Amino acid sequence: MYLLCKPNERSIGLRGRMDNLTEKKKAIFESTLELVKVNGFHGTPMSQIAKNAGVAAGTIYHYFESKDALIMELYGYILNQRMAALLTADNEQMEFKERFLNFWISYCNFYIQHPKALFFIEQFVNSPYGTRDPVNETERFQNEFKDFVISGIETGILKPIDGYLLGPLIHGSIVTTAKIHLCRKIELTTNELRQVAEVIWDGIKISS
Amino acid sequence: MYLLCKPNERSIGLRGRMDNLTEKKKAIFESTLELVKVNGFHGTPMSQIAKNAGVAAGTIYHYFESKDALIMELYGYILNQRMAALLTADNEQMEFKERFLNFWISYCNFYIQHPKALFFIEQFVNSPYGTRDPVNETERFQNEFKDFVISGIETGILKPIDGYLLGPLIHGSIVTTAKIHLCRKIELTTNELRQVAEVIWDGIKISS
Amino acid sequence: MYLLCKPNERSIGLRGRMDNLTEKKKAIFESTLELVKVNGFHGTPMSQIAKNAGVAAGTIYHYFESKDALIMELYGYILNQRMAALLTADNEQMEFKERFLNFWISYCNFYIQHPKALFFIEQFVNSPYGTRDPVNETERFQNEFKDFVISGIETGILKPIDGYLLGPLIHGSIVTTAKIHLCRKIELTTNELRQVAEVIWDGIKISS
Amino acid sequence: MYLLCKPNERSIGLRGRMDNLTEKKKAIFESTLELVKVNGFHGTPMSQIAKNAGVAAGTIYHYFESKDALIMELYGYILNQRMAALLTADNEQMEFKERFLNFWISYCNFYIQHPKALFFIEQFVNSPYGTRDPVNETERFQNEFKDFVISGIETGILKPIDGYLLGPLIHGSIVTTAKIHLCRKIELTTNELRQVAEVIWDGIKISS
DNA sequence: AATGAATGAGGTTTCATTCAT
DNA sequence: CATGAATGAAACCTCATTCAT
Repeated sequence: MYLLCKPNERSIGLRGRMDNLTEKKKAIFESTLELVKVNGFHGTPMSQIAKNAGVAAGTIYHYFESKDALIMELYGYILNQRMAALLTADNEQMEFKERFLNFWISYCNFYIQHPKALFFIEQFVNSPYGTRDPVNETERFQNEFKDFVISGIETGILKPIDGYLLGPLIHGSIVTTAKIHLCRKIELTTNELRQVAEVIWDGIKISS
Repeated sequence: MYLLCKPNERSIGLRGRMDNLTEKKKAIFESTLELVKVNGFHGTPMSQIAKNAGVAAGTIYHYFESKDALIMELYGYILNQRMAALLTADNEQMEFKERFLNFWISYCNFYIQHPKALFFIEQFVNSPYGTRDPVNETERFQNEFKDFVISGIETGILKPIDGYLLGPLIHGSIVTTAKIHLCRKIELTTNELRQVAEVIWDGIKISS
Repeated sequence: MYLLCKPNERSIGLRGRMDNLTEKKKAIFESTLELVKVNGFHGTPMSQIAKNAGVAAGTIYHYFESKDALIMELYGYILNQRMAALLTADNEQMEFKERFLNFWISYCNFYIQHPKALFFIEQFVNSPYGTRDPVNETERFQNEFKDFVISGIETGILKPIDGYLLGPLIHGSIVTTAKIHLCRKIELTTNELRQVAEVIWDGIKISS
Repeated sequence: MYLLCKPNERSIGLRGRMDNLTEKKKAIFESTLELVKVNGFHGTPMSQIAKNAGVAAGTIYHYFESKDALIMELYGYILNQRMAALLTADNEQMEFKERFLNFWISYCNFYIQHPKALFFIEQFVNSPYGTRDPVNETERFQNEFKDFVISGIETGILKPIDGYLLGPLIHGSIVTTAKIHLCRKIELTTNELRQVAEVIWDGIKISS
């Protein structure tokens, strides 16, 4: 069993695989990501995205129908990257608790290593764009995570909490922790991340 | 001891007291809040704010220097409202765990009862505005919350986690839960809110 | 009986009376009319219309929703002017043939005296805008003209031709004649206009 | 005597013979014709013309110097087609009136059978392109038609009207009638077309 | 204090045209 | 010959802000 669904099984809703991205499309994505982190969606004109990507303004419109479409596709692009990172880190052989902690830490590390992705996602889901997301961010997480959690509940390891609640709660803890690491001076070591993960674990596991 | 600081003690950084708000200023605030929830900052022009508030476009500029200033002041206005709600709910006489649960639930209820405030805050802190916030949102929470948490750690009730981490984690859990209630079909009763709060509690308390 | 309908009876479809036009709206209309004659719809950017009208580019958008809306309203504005001119010239007391000739000549004179209006109308009806005209130009003419023509047919003065055909045919002759006067060196005197009108008359009357 | 000039005698001004048109050039012409009818000159980008013609955007520029050149050449192409149709229909052996009626009806039928050509021509002559037409449309008609009309006047059959006026008037009646057939519900039979032509004839002939 | 017409900088987007392949 | 990605000037339009009333 995969902790996360395999891409070809449930990747419905992820627009565009990242494999066959042209160099130019990727440059536009990265340029946007960079600028949005600093200036936000509104503060980032297409002209600046173009210049920063090293292409002409009009070129963007060969690859994306509009600024909105660019933002939406970029969101899918980032989710794909995130899923790839998590699939790599996951290990079905691990014992449940260890697998959970490993998952939590990998997830958090992805955001720590891709701060622009984190800030983009957070801006996205908390803006009107978020409501247009075909599969909502938190719901998506919950989908990915559901099977794993359900098996935990069924085997009596986890508290019987509604999956619609448990997924987002865990995701929230990951995002919050990554943000603290990125915004504050506290630099969290992998060991400290593990401690935070264990706090969450203590919260959701059934106390023996 | 106050769980939250008393307004007149630490309200530095909150621009504008809410007591002597003119009717018109309040109307502008509420109009903005309403529109930003649906359309976001960018999608909400001043003209629309004005119309929705029943005033002329120019009038807004008697009360606020600019659109940015309006947004920033509105942020302070909302934080004041939130603080007032929490001060009312808090009860110094309660036993520690109960006081924590009560606090968590009250906080969550504030967001549930003021969805526009929740979405405004979340948009605000995840946008470039957020970085201009003199006292950052999560930090603010942590400030408000610090004394209470510290006493919990000192008396051996809570795990010795860095307050810079614990505050945001708890706040994150509250926000996430409120969002789920507001966005999803699951309607959480006070009882269910309590269960979520207890999950958090189980995470942060020292297991006996 | 009016040769043309009285404005308040059948003016449905005429968007906006011209009476209460602000000075600025009128300036925008006249500016557009002037520029469209020389450069066509496509060759006339809003910026030029604005400059030529002595207003800022944005000002146009207080009065018109879009460039298309401006063109459509301008069309209505011109039709109103034309109708006013024809109502003034018409005289119910005249004998049928004389009234027809008088009408034909007045109509032609309107175009000769308002060449910008003529070229605007001709461009309009022969462009995709034309199909959006709620009441088509030729149909409109036919409506205006119908009662008069019908009475001519009923009293045995005119050939029994379908009104859908007769109206446009006459209108076409008027437009063509006005264009020749405006584009070519032949300057047609009122007397010569009358001769052309009589050719048309000879065509449609029942030969005794 | 030809009613219309023979192509090789007076076809000066018609850019591009239609005989040796490559398949590709013809495809571009037809594609343009089709799109301009629906969207107008402005609403028809080169990219769309290319796609609709089944060629690449750049390919058009092997055949035409610019969009303007394409439009201008297409105009000549259509006029050639029209002339060919009229030459086929004309019959020098006919008696004058019959020949006129035959001509009028053939002309009208060409437009009815080639609605895209009609709308293109009408758009063309009523746009800034029209003024660039080396031989103006109405003037061209008058040239084609002149000899025939002059002989009619000289033999006392037609009223002595200036040819600059008579030609356009007749052409206007043809265009108007064809448009009514195409745009309105009245479907005119050949017989009815003949009736309209006779109205025109009654107008221009000398009444006995 | 209140208005809202007017401004114009600057945003998004289109599209005729070019050119390396 | 043919392609179509790339260009960038210029179009349309928005909207924060001002100011005469």
